Amino acid sequence: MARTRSEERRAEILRAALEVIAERGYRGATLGSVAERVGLTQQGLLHYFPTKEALLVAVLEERDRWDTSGGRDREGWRLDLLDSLVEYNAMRPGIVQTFSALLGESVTDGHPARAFFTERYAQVRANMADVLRLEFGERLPGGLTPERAAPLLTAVMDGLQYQWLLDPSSVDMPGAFRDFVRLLRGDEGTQPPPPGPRRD
Amino acid sequence: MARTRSEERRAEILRAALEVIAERGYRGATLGSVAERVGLTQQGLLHYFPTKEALLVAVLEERDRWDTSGGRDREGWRLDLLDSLVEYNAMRPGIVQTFSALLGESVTDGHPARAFFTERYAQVRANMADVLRLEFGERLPGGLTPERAAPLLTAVMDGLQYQWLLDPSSVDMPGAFRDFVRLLRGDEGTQPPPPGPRRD
DNA sequence: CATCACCTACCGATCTACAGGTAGGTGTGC
DNA sequence: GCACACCTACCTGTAGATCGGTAGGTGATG
Repeated sequence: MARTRSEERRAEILRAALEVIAERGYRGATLGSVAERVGLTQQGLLHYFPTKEALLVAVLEERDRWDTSGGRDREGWRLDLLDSLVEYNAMRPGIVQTFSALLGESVTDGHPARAFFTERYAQVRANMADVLRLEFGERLPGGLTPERAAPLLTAVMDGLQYQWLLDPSSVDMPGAFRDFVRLLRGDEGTQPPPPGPRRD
Repeated sequence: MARTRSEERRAEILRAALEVIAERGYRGATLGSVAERVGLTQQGLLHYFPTKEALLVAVLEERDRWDTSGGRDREGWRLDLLDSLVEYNAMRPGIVQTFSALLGESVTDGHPARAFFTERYAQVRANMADVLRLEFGERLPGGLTPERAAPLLTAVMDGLQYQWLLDPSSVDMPGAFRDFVRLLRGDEGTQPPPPGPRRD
């Protein structure tokens, strides 16, 4: 039972860390403020995670575990799952904000999350290429291949997140994402796009 | 002459600040390290910019001045200018890194650059819509309007920058950007895309 | 032309505030 | 009685900012 309690604590701490990082980034986050949020002292926190960096790594690993298991069954995503992922994200600004802040920081020198993101993006691009191939085959509009389109798909998701975080009221993230998918689909049509699920 | 010297100093400081922010972000940057780079003490630096935040604001304002004058003549950009902007950026990782780092930080609470970016993106989207309308008229592939496509264009530029900064060798930023433009153009063709300028 | 008032461009010392991390406990449950 | 889950006390480093100078220049005035 104590062990369970301990694991609970760790989970609480990770959740709190996620929040604090969302609010202030990794560099701006302090162990003290994370600890406070779960009713510990800073040193009590260090009992669970020996350094600040270890805490960050744990947060990243959890994220990895999450979206390796969550939507990505066995053999990758499908496009409509991506779609619902974006909608899911749109309801969880906290998580989006955490990872957008971390991504931004990670491009600076010697940032502890840099390797994580570098590897992650290589993998995400590969996944995206698979998704696209599954959905559209080898040839996409503009003469693109799945491999050429994958970085674009990835970029759109990230870029939209920043715009949305900065000003949620002026960017309809899921809608915009569907717009992009429509481009990929190559609907040449001029018909007004079908109303997506809950577009308001 | 003394006045000129002073303005030179300020310019030097801004350049140094840009570098340091690229390397460590705003929160990670210290006045001391900026000062050192121009042969001043931290206190000497504060003579020119009274607070750290004032220094950041000056950096942002300079950027604003730069890209309000640089490529955006009279009545906005054209698409091929955007294209060369992306190529220009690809040769200046420092600047890209500075603003990518700042964008990431800016989504955190109370960040001093937040208002700047929020306003800036609204403006950028409007500009992009103009560019698209000028180039493609009212109807784009997928039934999109210029206003609907503008956030996507913006998102692609930013998103690609992050991928490129994390791993320049595996992302051809200008090439990928041209790929996206090809999507917008709606080339339904399967012909291999024309070799863009210096794609290797 | 000399002097006095004032400004600019800094630097040294120092203050305050945290931040991350260590060492060595104490209490509680098994 | 010992392992685990914490805490108190403390150290060290660093960051931004203030204070009070100093050295050099400029400009007006007697």
